[in-house]
Amino acid sequence: MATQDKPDTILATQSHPERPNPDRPNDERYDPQRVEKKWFDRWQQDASLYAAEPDSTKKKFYVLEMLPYPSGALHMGHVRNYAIGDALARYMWMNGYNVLHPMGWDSFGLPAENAAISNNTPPREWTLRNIASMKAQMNRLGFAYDWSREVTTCLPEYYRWNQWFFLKLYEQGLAYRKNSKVNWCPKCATVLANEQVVDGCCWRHEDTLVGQRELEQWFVRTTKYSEELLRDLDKLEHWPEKVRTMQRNWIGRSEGTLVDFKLDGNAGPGGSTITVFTTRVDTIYGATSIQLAPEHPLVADFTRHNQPLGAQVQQLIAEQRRAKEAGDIGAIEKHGVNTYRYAINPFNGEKIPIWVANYIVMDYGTGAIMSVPAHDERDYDFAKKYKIEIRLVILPIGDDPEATMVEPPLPFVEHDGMTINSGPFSGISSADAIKKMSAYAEEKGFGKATVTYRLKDWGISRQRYWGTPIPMLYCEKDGIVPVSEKDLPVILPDNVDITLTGGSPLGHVPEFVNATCPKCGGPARRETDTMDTFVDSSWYFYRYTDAHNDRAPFDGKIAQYWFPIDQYIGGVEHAILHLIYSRFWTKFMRDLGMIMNDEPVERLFTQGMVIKDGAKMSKSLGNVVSPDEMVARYGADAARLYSLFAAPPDRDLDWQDTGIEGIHRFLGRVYRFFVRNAAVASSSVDGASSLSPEARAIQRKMHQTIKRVSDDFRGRWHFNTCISAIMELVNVLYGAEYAITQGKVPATFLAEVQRTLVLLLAPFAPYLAHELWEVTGQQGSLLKASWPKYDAALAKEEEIEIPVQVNGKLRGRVIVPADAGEAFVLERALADDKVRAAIAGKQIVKKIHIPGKMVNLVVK
RNA sequence: GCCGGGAUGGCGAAAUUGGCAGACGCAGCGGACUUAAAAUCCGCAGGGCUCAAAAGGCCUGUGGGGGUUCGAUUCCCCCUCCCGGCACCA
Repeated sequence: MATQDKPDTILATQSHPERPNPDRPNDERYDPQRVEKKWFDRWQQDASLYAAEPDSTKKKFYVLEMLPYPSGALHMGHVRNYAIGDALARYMWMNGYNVLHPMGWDSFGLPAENAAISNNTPPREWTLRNIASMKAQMNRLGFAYDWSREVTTCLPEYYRWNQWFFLKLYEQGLAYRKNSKVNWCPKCATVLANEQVVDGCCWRHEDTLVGQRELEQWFVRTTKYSEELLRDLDKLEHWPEKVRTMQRNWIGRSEGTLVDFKLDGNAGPGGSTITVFTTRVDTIYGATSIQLAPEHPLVADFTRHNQPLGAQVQQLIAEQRRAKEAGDIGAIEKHGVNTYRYAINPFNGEKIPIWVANYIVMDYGTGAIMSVPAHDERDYDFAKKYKIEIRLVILPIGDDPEATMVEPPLPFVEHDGMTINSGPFSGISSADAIKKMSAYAEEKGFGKATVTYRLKDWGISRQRYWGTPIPMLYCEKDGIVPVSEKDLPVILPDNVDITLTGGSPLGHVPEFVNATCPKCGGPARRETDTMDTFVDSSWYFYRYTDAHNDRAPFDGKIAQYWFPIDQYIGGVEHAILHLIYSRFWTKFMRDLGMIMNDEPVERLFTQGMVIKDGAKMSKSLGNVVSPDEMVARYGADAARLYSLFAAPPDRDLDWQDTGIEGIHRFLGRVYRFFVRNAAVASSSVDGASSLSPEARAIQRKMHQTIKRVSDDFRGRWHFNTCISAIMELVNVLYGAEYAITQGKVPATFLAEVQRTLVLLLAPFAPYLAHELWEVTGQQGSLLKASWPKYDAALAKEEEIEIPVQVNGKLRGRVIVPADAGEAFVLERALADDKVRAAIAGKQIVKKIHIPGKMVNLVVK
């Protein structure tokens, strides 16, 4: 602990035998409901309180919390998330920034449909009702949102721009149709979302296995930006390393080589070559088989006239799918079937057998590999099982190349070996071989160096009702035709029976489906799928900057003023999907010329979960803490303050009911101090130019507290220690209360301390802070009050305590003037009784003095 | 398997650049006020040993083991466990 944090010696040594003073009543109870109701009413009446407008004379600050899904009620995770954002917004306001702090609703999605089915309530009604009640909860909690910019994604004023963007994507060739698999419940005869598939079965028919169906669906070409999405992660230095790593893994860049193996014998419709992707082309002379994914197109050629082989392949496919659904794809045993067909290794002309194996997946690389058992663990297991040749072509390089070029234990998978048995490429390093062999393949026309990504294009079609209609038409004559921009929005109809079976719910609404082709004027059929809700959240934060624009999603110039988002705050569960789609959308809008920035979010903060009794809050565990109940019992300030105090914001917070009681007590303590000393602070007896020692001690503590709270806001966001620091200041004030009643603390100074305390508390506990601001006779909103200034000279201690160690062990402490020189400190240290005892009879070999920190005497 | 984050009193945690480990709070204990309780206020408090008791003194302590240093919760090496993400990725 730093010396400046020591309780002041003057206050600590002062004893107060007469306390508590019976003259001072202690029943000025803090009633949060009364205080909060008063300010709630005032804030509700002033809609412009938190309104933001671009202002070129002020530095802007865009602080944003991830918008919630309107499930019906806030949970503690929301409260924590918004308490962090709100504290930051208020702090920035007080520091003179032009703050944008909006809120909205991610209000399309499946739960509304589920609720519609179980409660017989239309999704729209259910959703809007939830929004109303959650908005009321947010207001009760006192969050400072600019509601004039509220965005509700399920309303046409918003989703029409989803449709507009979709047309732009289509124009740019970034939206396209392709066959893709969907979950299909045979009993419902309808498509299921992934969330509706439980243990491989339908959520409503627990005994019915969900099947797969091929459907034509819309895709967005996110892969156009694979490289940029990866590269720009390096620019996001204010993002958590964890999130950047997760995105890097998700994008999954991998450098390798494509090599064509010619098929030996007759070619079918699947073609005459097998292209494999490998990161280890240096091992190609060790390839002893080709392995295809069961769904590889060539496999169909091989099985067309070979029923038994076809049946075996079907089994492999079924296995893969089951394993994937169980989420344990690595656990299935490697096996496969020999097709008794052969391919020719273009490097050495060798004929090697083609197998179909269950460990090859179609959606990575090319769905075909060259199998090199000597240098790949999986290939090794497979070759062992089926007695396929294992041929060593890489040797390890040891410290002494001559002596250590011995056969390694197999499989030898290191990347830093040297080639052998590799024709003209023998005797060079793996890295060198990869370069030379890729170049050779390219020169000869049977391969090339390439880069593959794990990131795939984004399938956005949902066969669901409650989402943005995809603005496309199918005309018998003109084929796929986009809806004209002037015909937007394509309105999502109400009163759709979503319990009907077979395909998308909108398909059962003739007045929706039947339309006119804008090209030929003939009849056309509307697309009945809706968009993934991640489309809604990919660009919503741009809409906040210009929320009522009815000619464009937003005005680029206005967005330019506010962007990038200075601080984005949300749960880590959105680290991948939402945050990649948002980054993609920003790059897409930039290339459309709508905005200038490459990245939407400058700083990202992912807060921890709120847990209780060691587990995530959930109804089934019965450990849910309701924000409403906490607000009713202790007030909004206490609920907010506790969620900031109990743990640093990036860590999980273990909710303890007794903890919030402690916060409630603290707020009461602050309140009582103000009420009790209101008369003193407002009296005008003083004008003393120098403060009494007691007042000086308070002043020091006050400035030390300003520094600690400000530093933690700017730097680490450890609000828990901000609040601890404020508590310490309050404790010091309580310790000084006797001195205050004795008139040793000038009234003007006491008033200054009180104002400072209110300002420090304002970002965390706005209700109480506003009440006390008024109690101390101040006017106006605290958002317009200036954050207190730290004065280093006033914070400085006059005397400090220096610990004295002997051989690194604490033996004594000496009190010296803060600016004492080394000679003086050492002299005092050596004069200390305990230190003298510890060094008696020994020889001092070294004296270490760290100014202001400590003394260490090394003795022998 | 790979990547990221953790492990500190009975509990949540603090120690910001290598410098007094446990600030602040909860729970606990003692006291004041009270007929009593609640509320409030003051104080004690890592563990162990010593001492009749208190004061004091001594030893020990940040998941485990090693290292660097006058000095390590902090830096380096090895290991264990917990949480999160990705994964037959070729």
